[in-house]
Amino acid sequence: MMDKTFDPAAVESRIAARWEEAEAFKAGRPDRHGAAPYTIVIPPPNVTGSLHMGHALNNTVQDILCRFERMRGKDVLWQPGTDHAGIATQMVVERKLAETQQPDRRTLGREEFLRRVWAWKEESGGTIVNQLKRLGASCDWSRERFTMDEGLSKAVLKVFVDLHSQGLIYRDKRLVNWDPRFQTAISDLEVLQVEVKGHLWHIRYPLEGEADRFITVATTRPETMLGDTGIAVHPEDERYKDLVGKFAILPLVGRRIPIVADEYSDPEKGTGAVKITPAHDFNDFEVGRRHGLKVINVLGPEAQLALGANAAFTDGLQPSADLDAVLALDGLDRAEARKRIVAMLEERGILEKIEPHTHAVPHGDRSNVVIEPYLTDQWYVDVKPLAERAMAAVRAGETRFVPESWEKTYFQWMENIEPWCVSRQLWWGHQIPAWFDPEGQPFVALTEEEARAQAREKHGRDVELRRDEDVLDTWFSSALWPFSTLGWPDETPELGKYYPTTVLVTAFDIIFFWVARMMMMGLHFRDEVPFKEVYIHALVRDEKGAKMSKSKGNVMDPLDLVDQYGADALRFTLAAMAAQGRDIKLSVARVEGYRNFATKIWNAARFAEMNGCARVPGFDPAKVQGTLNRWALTEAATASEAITQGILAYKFNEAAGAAYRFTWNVFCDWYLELAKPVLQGEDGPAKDETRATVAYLLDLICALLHPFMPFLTEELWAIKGAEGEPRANVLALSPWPELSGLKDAAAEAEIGWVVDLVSEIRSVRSETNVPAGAQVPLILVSPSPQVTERLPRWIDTIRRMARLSGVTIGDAAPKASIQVIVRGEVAAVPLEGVIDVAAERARLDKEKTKALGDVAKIDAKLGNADFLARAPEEVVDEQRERRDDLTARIAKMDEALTRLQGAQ
RNA sequence: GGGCGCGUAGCUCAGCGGUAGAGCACUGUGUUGACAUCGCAGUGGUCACAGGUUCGAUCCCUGUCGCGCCCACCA
Repeated sequence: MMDKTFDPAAVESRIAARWEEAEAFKAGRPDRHGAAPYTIVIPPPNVTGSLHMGHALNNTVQDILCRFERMRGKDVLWQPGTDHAGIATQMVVERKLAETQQPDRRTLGREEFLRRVWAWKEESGGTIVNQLKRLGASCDWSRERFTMDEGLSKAVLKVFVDLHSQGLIYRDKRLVNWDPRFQTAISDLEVLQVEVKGHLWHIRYPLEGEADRFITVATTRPETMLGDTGIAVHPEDERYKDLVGKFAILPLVGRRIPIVADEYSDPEKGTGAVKITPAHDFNDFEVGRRHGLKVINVLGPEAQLALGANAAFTDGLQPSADLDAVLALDGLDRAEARKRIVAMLEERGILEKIEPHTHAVPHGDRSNVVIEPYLTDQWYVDVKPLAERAMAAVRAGETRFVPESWEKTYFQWMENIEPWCVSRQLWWGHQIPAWFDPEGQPFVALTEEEARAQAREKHGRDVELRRDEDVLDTWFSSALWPFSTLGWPDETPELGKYYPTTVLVTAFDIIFFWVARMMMMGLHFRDEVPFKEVYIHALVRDEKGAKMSKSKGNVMDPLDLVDQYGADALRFTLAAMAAQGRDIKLSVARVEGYRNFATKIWNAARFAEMNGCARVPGFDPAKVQGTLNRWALTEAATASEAITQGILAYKFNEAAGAAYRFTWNVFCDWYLELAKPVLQGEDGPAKDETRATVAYLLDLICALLHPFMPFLTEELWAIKGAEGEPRANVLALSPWPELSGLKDAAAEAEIGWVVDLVSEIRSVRSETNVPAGAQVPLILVSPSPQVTERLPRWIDTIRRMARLSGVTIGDAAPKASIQVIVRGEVAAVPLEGVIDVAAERARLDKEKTKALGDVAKIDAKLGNADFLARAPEEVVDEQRERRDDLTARIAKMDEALTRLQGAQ
């Protein structure tokens, strides 16, 4: 005997164990020999992370696809794994060290620190994987990978060495985005522009040799003026034309700096004269390069003033009191330095004005501190040629974006792609396979021995080599994920079979970080796109539409929802809300609603159990005779097509909606109700067939819903399996329903009439305040032969469902009666004092008014010659038909109203 | 500055060139043996606004207003 409700907490772990035991999710199962492969690589979550709502959606979608295709007989590989997430993980461990009063990273030293990170990974690395399992993710867990696994690390080194030997990786000294908190370079993508309310300081720079003449520059960063090596004005700017070629004297410092003409200067901005600080601004760097300006770095790695031992800064300067005061600021943090310098300028009366100014300031996406453009040596990938190929592949349709509009985003970024800075001054990550000789010349090789050999070749002797301490950007290894997880660089059977992968499922926020880079690397190293389709799903946002994030404190924990409502309810909610092109604002009420849906299914199964609806081996739906059963199968066929098409088109909301409506509104609300008289009546062939059909349809519902609600359906599958012959398989490996040849129009006409009739009577009873318990008679007025023929079959059901004392046939409606019109036929309920005449009159009036309005609209159309001439014939016919129906209804309502005149 | 998207029922959202839908909420009602995490019935919408295209526009186009996001920009 089944429990009254489905208890997810009790069932989920048991079901998960069953799948594991059956090795249901293993790729390359013997029963899939020769089957078409279907591959998805998981977007690897941070190894030390925990599941958030975005993961829940992302993995629900992947799981729906994988379970669906697995049931459709494919050899499915859902490749799981985790990412080492360089900065994020290193940050977490450093914070932990600080919290527990342990020595910091530098005190511990690289080796010991890395030991601690690995320990932390061992300790917490399983968390997110277990959370994914709780969600029901049907990954092939036996193939789990980690981006710093031996195999994946091997792939990373090979890619680096190969790209280097192909000239696509090079070392360059230029400005990078420097994160002063982590003291590492980061890529353009890791920089977020944040609107900040700041100031615009207008500073007078005296002209050389001309007393009392000056040029005013405006800046948002006065502290960087110490590194100024020029001033730029627009060549066409009349105001400054005569100054071009002259020199200004940098206040406080005394450096002689040239005034140059450069298009970069915008006469509209600031004063039209812009100070040039090549070491601390990307644009200035370019301007400086064009005009041969010096590059003077005045900041250290922590964004503190670094002037003391800085020969470039003091070079050529005359000692002065001002200069001494500036040098006394050495070591100050940039914010403090700004205050002090502004104060000094003010004291000297050369600060012309200060304006409030809002502008975008770059921040590190993880550190959230202001990023400094900083001059360092870093490794770069020349991504331009790789991007060309990656764009061509999408243009050629080798990879298709769903929804298609994301292609635009992809192209826009790819077309403007800049060299990718891949080195990070961190410890946690893949250490770069480069060794430097004493001159600082790098030798890139897979092993130190090879690097040593290269050095020997160059120098003619052995030289001391020092390995590059830097590690690679985390996304460098992620970019290889679709093939590195399959064993590359070895030519494994898996690589041959499962690459290119079928579809990548991800959110749009990592199209650049990840999708684009996988495309580039995949094409370059495998000569094939890494995935044939990219399904970009929504972002799960908070109620205000903001991205959920820990720092904002607006997160909903998917595991809380799983605990409370079950994984199936959460999954179904996400699927039902995953319409394309729109973000999801999740509501708990919705999850609750789908938990109720799970209960509903459960109880339908319980009903089946109570009524002996056991599976019949060899049941063939095509051989079913009963009209009601044939109708249910017709509806099932329609629903299963809609579900299949929905999933295939990545329209999960449509698929989920079709499954929901069929299960609840068709199967439960009508089919089971209509079947009750048979199921609870005398034994016989009709009852046997109905029982078998109920059992069959329940199995069907389980199968159709399994991709969305795997736990509930698998549990029911097992329970129903225990009734008849044991099942050969878990539901997860059972075939996806393909129903054909089951649609029966005659059954639809008959059952549709019953459904409409019962609905109408119910509606009318309710509106005219007939007491719910009252049994009233129904008279079918001059029914058609078809209805007369059907009636005996349905009379009991109609009586029961519409609460009628009896159903009879008559020539005319009684004088005072409620009247309904169903599929063109009239049925009447005599008043007999049970109904509220005024209410019935109101009801008829209301309905008639609406009908008249509809007719008027249709008449307007039909009276329009253009409509008749230009609209498609079937549309015109449809309108005429509707008009006929409506006028017939109105006539019948008029009759009914007339009859009511005589009533009490 | 460049780009993308969104304004549909009280709320969260589907939909769409030809009768405007769901879930939740709300109102009335019901416990007759699957289910009150339920049944039955109902209330509720100038589909942001203004033009245009069209026989016909919530849907397509243009503009306006409002909202969100991405990219670029430390004058």
